Amino acid sequence: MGASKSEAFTDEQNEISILFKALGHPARIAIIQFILSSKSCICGDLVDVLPLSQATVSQHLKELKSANIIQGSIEGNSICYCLNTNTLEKFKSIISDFINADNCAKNECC
Amino acid sequence: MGASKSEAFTDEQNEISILFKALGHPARIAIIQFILSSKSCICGDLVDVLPLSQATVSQHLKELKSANIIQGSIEGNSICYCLNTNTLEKFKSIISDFINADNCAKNECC
DNA sequence: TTTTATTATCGTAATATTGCAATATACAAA
DNA sequence: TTTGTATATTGCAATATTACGATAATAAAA
Repeated sequence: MGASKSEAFTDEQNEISILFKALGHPARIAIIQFILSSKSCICGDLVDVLPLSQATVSQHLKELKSANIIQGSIEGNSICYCLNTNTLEKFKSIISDFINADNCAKNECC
Repeated sequence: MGASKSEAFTDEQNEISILFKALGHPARIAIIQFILSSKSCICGDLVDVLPLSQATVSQHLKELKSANIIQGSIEGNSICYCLNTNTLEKFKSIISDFINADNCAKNECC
């Protein structure tokens, strides 16, 4: 054993966890921060800025892309990556649901 | 190689990614949802509800606890787990920062 | 104290993730 | 077409995560 038993959970639980997992690595947080802070958002810059090889950066970008957290469009012989606002809003809504449904205070159990 | 190069990133990047990573598993999302939906929040119920062994559930609870997403207090010979509202608010603030700083529209690059 | 009930930890096997060199691919310019 | 530049993919080694049975630890009840 060792594989995540994803088939034993609901689609919603899997989808939410995939979103969070995609941001569960410091390199991918650094990528998000760099995209936010830079005026352009071309991958070449990332390779210069991050302490990782070009192959590894490309792999992290792929993971962010497959979770729909970033999206890219071709620009000449480089790729422009930007954040996907819809996915960020989904994060916000998931967290808000958690906060709104929080029942700790009314149970006085912690 | 294969270890995450966490020493190569900032403390903030590591801290944020640890938070997200903790929610990056369907079982841990299921635990959060169950705590939110139940009137009490005792671990014993979780073992009955989740498709995982007691040992595995305990391990997931430990991870959520070490990320400060849940907190527990002893209640007889069981433990009462509740969400940590401060950490949830931290999530919300991180996501809000991402959304507020989003520069995609003004760059018109995607 | 002994028993019962509940959660935590240990040890181990299986799978997943991370990172990078090497290579492939794509496109623009000469 | 060839060359230069940039990103993606492949293959592999090292580390991390996941899961669970067995066992330990803790505390209430008998």
